[in-house]
Amino acid sequence: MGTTTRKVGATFMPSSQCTLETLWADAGFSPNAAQRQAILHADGPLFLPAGPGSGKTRVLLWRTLNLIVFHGVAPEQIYLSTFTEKAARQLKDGLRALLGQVTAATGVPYDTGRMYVGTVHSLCQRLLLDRRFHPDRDRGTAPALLDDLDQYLWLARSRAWRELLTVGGFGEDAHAEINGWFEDKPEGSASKHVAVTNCLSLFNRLSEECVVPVDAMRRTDDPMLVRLLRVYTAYRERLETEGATAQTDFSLLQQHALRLLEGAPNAGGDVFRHVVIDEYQDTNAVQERIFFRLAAGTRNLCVVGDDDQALYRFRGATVENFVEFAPRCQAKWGCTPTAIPLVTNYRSRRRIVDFYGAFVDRCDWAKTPPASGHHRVVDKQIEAHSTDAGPAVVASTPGTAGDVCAEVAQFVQRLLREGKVTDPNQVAFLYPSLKSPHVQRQMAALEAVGLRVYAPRARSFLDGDEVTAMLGLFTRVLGRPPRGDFRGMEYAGFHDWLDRAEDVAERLCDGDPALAAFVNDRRDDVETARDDWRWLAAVATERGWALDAPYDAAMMKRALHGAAGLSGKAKRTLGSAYFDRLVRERAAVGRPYPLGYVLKRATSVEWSLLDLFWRLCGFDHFRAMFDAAHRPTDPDEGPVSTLSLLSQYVGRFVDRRAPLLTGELLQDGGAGRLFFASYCYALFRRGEGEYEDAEDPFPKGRIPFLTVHQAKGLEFPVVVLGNLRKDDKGPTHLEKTVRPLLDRDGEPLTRVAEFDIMRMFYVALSRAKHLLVLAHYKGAGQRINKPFADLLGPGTAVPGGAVPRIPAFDTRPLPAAGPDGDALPRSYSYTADYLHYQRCPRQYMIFREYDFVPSRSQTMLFGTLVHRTMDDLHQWLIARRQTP
DNA sequence: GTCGCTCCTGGAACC
DNA sequence: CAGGAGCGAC
Repeated sequence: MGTTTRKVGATFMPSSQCTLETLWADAGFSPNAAQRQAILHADGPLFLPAGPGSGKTRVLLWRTLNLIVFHGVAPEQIYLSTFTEKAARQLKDGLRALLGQVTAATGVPYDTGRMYVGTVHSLCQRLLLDRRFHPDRDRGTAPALLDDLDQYLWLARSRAWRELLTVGGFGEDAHAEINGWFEDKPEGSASKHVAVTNCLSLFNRLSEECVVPVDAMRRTDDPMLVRLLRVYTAYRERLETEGATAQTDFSLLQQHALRLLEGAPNAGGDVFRHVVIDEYQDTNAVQERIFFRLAAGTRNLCVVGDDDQALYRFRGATVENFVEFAPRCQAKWGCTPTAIPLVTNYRSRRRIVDFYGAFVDRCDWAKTPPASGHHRVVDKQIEAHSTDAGPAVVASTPGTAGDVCAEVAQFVQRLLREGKVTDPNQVAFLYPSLKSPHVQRQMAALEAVGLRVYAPRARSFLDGDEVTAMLGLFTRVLGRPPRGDFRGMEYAGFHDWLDRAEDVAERLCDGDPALAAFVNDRRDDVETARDDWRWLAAVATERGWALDAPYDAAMMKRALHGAAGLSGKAKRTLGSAYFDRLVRERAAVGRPYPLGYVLKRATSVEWSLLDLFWRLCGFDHFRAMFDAAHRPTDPDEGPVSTLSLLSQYVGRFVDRRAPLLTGELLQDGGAGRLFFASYCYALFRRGEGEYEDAEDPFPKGRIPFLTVHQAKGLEFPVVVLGNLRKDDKGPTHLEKTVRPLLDRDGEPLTRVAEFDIMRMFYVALSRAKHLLVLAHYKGAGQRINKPFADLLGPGTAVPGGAVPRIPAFDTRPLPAAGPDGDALPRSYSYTADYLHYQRCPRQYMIFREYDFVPSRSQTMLFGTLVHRTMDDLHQWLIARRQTP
């Protein structure tokens, strides 16, 4: 028995019995030798090349736990960065759960809330605010962060854009000139949208590469590039200085953090005792500098990654950061990192591992002489943990597009029928790009055999039925912007979409009188607010009161209150005792409300667009979607997932652009213009469909279609690689442009595209757990990449024998996929989850399961409205369930 | 071997 | 909208 005991709850537990070994046993984890070594390694740089399915997340989890619990490292002394929010959340939840167990056993509490676990970007934001890096431990200030849509809108604003172009010496034909340069043509597209997009891709790349514009100008003799560098400089200055607070974009955010670290004397010291970076193959130049800086004091820099899965060159990632990690440590610190390859694949059946191993060997990774070595970490031979050597890779019969799609669709249907997968969402279709025509054809083929698909990115997000219906109803309330006749094709296409949305909404209202009445009422609200503003503004004008002058209740209230035509609602707001008190309080502290604010307040509609969204969800058309998601047999979560995505878009608009629908904003259809002509049009042009950070992005009842990039870090029981072709077009224009501006050499430009294609397919192939299906197109105009042709062709040595074709494939030995996917259990926080659940189980379910954005303004300002809606829905679903 | 027909590609994401 | 490659027909 142990010598010390602590009281924990009602039990007594000897703390000496809490060791890594006992914790592993409790968690059902038995690490292999390499994993154990990586977990236990404490000090000095550590290099962990980790193949697919190697359990690296577990290793990171346990390594961190080991440092905290057994090496006395405080949670806030650990910097742990991952690639996505989802991965970060997994790590955080996992750590919280495990440390909770330790606390239960030993009574020692751990505060994981202060740990630096997150994406590089989120951690950069935290660094900027961290008192430890500021003199006198002040709280720093971080510039406001523009997300990529904001960044686009910011740059595309007419005046700003024109002024920036002037800096580069561009005139009337600026767009054609700029686009021509990007597209390597004498005359490019005249579209402003294209020009803005092109410039942003250049600017962001320059930022990621830490390019200093004046240095770059010296290195190039391309006059266009010099001019664009000037625009870039002006862009950065303007971001920092325009407006009340400094702003920044994703790429520049990292430079802010780096600058802070390089200026803070203690940053390279002991603020962080351990710096751990996951997905290191996808880090870029700024990030590398940040990480080496953070770890400079202790040299406890641990990098984990897989060079074969490097996917993000286009955004400045350099896989050499990882492959050349040892020489860089040598150069910077004069020491060599400990290297521990994690090569056992616990994910995939043996023949899948063999197949992608053979695939990656179809490329010559040796450096061009006289250089020696490889563009790849070569001493990691991936081994399958699975001993199941049954056939696990299957290809379609080589054939025309139609034949292949039909064969694959029937095969998927067969897998479902035979119970090899329990839900369609266990079969993922992966493509290099979802814009390929193969995608539409394959979706049609699946639908033809009665299967449903989920692919929000395949076409413009706005085209989805659920989205069209919802936003169509929005047009009825807000009014739609008029179809202008001066813009190009895309603008016309957008208005065609608006037409469709209006039609759909009209039909819905015709079929549902309650909905029609509700929509009309909201429209009345809008009109009332608009008119109220007009009456009040007229009073102000008449009396000569400026809108930015302080509100003087004694002088102004009576006149405003008496404005002709003013609605009762506005009168009540102006006259309320509560409002009077607010006004007095603000005046008392010397910050009186301006008159304009008071008018806005008095004329605001009582709901936000998000509230509108939620209320509309309560009507039959949308309720049916919630119902479909929860019916016991053949559930379909597709529409609900799309609605959830839409709630996030609407939420973002409300947050950033229109928290309140004020009477002022509603003048002349202004709100409709802002929401549709500005926000939705930007989504439309950009073909947006991001924000898929949902906890479970793959709705039940649907077959997911993903890009390989989206599939990074995920695994599926069955993976269909829907296209074995990706053309090598050589390095992109941007690649060729940026390369001479950099200090490093990097992979040879002639081979960059080839390497990237190999890596992209490698990621795709290694996502499969039980079965990998390859769509083999053949025929006029059809092609598959050489490495695939080699492996699928006759007489080629894939270990285990030739790849079978679908008609000859025996599914009997194929293991059945279990009902759930993710291994790491999620832990729930008491406040966010339990209390929420107690308040309303139904609401909780929707917010938590589908990541809907709750309506904050509503819950804050107007109490129970949303809750009531959700409650109605809940009651209705219960009633529905009871009547079969 | 080579002509003409056919069909595909022309990315992606960090909050 | 253009360039490229596989394929079948010759």
